[in-house]
Amino acid sequence: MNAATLSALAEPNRMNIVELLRDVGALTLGEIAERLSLRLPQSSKHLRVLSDAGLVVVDAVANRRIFSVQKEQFAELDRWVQSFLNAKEEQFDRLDALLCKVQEQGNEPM
Amino acid sequence: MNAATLSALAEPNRMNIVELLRDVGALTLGEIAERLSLRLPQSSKHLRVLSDAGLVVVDAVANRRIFSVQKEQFAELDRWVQSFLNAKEEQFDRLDALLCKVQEQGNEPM
DNA sequence: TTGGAATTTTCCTGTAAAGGAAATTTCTAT
DNA sequence: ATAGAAATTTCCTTTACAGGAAAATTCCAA
Repeated sequence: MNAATLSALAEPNRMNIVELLRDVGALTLGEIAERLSLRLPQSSKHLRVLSDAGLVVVDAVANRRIFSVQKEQFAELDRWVQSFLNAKEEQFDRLDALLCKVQEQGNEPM
Repeated sequence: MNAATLSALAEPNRMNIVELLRDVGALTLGEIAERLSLRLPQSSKHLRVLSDAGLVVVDAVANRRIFSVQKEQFAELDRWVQSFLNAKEEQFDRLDALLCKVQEQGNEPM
């Protein structure tokens, strides 16, 4: 997984943007800015970051830019996140090893 | 989903740390620093961020701090990411609406 | 071709955060 | 009690980036 994808999503306004697009489908920049009470320049910059990260796609129709979520990028992110769920046993499997080592060293004086 | 979780993972070194813990199980701070060629203070700070975000758990054994991945937080992240996969149709479902609207307005002159 | 709407770019400023280095704390063993 | 390992804290510097404001594009309609 690349850091750009994660950091794009880590910014609160951008998180709101992708959630909005997820919920209502596709929107123009102006609609996004209005619904989230953001200014246009900031919205434009945020959308640029999101599209650079491949998280949204743009469709240019005349003056307008229509944005929507790009599922494939979320699918890739999902694979990465899931790799942590399928990981080996839970914590402390290493704690045993440490405790064994301590015992081996011999620690009679308590 | 909270921004802290995402921004914790967005930093390259921290991403390496959680991947390391995912792959080998649990490690002490010193082991993490050594395996990733990081300095101890930086490693300590990064692990603090990760544990504040609930992505790793710490187990204090004497001098040592043993870290391991906290699956539940990744599970929660996974639920959020998946909500984008289950979202409505793909892009451009809104484009249709726009085109219809344009038609309604009547645009004979081409 | 002039006007206006939609979007982007530029420039500036403030702030959050990461890395380096040194000092400090915490715990163990002798 | 002291030395030494493991980890943390502090302070400093630098950099990345988000927001504000104004100017500049881009495109369509009359």
